[in-house]
Amino acid sequence: MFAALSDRTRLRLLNLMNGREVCVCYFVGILGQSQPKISRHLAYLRRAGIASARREGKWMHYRIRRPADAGAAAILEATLRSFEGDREMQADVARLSRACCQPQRFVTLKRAPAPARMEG
Amino acid sequence: MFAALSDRTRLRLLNLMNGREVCVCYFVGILGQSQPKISRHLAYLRRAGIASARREGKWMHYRIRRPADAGAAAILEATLRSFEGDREMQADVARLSRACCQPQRFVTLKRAPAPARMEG
DNA sequence: CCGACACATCTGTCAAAGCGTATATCATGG
DNA sequence: CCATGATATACGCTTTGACAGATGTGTCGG
Repeated sequence: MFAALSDRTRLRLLNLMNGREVCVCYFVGILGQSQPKISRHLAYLRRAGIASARREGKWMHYRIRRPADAGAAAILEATLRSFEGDREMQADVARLSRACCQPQRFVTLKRAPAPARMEG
Repeated sequence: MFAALSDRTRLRLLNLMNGREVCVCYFVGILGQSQPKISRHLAYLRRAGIASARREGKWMHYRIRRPADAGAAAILEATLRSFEGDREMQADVARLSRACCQPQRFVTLKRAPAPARMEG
């Protein structure tokens, strides 16, 4: 679990997924990194049990998956809370919010699905 | 920081240091691992800013050092709390408590200093 | 001073993980 | 079906970190 959290790119992905379900194409556009790199890190998070994926047509939506172990869940939540004091993390979320309303400015995709809010 | 926490041996060391200041010789005796290995992991924790060392004669005492960043401190505390549900971690602490009263049973050293309680 | 002891660091080896590039899979529209 | 778009995986390379074993550093007692 700590190994999964010990990479900046994966932390940024988790930050974007915090409270939302996000399409892979947004990750690529917002982090400005290659698609295989994003995909590999998402697969890492999935293998670690921290994220889960849902297919919707040709799009994959990722969300955070609370660990079964209570201790691990507490650590993950403390980690997510720590992002509140991180400028880059806040900027990422801001870009996601803007992309949600004006996707063409950030995403080259034709019609990417918008991120959806989730409960806790 | 997460890299520092992503190793079982280092987590066990942090667990033993939780609320105490501990001499290196106890780490070696209780974890049953080689002295260079213990020393390397302690140096790693020190470089990561999670632990600090104090020399007392020929003995080195290690303790947990709260990170300056509030978010990092919260993650570390959640991590330490998660050890309460871990059998091996509890067994380590139990061995430390016993070694504290009967050092000769676990430590080959002549007269190792006892671990000292610390405030928060 | 000089061993002996406690601890730290260096050496080489190996496995794990990061990256970019290329390619495979999967779903959709025509 | 077939081309295309969206995502996943494979490959080769490089870096990092874990380990064992050997050696260096610092302190104490005689």
